Amino acid sequence: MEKTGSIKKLLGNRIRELRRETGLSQEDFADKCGIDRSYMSGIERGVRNPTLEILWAISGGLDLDLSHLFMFETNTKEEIETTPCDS
Amino acid sequence: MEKTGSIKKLLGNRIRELRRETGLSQEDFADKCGIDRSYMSGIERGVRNPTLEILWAISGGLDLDLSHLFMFETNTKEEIETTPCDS
DNA sequence: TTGTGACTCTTAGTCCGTC
DNA sequence: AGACGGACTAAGAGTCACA
Repeated sequence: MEKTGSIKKLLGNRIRELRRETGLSQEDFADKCGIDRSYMSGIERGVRNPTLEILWAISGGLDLDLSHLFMFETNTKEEIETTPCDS
Repeated sequence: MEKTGSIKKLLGNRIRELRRETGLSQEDFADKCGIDRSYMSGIERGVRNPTLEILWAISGGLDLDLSHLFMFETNTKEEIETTPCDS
């Protein structure tokens, strides 16, 4: 529980996870998003509080819709692509 | 097109739309989210660039998951509650 | 009931490093 | 390859009076 205790950590972990799926290093990924590497490090560690435009840049770097960044509960990629609706 | 031209306006419009569905005034809604009315006004108009924690507070005020704030293409509420999966 | 400009204070965000 | 710090500039947080 206490997942609402740190939305920053929650998002940071999700971003890190998604970045690793791309195979990029933190630095290369930050560069692709157009933001500073040390700042990206802080975001992934959950110590930064990024703005909407930064989040937008990150979602762009991941080639994902912004809403997908915030799907913490699921495995994201799998859930998006399989859409398990048949029960 | 050019929807990526202003993510702030896009989100602001979505928040305003979602707030109006709740029947709350800007002031009452801002109060529920724990932020200032004039600040909320700026967000809805797309002139502010809110941080993750502000967005988190807004999603809480709407009783929605953060990811739902960013579902711009759909009618949101309807899509969420009916989950049209059978086809 | 909301938009808006102006304002102070804090922090987002960059750039330089070291470990 | 990534954590982490210092110093810095730009911009957001938060509030007010007034349209």
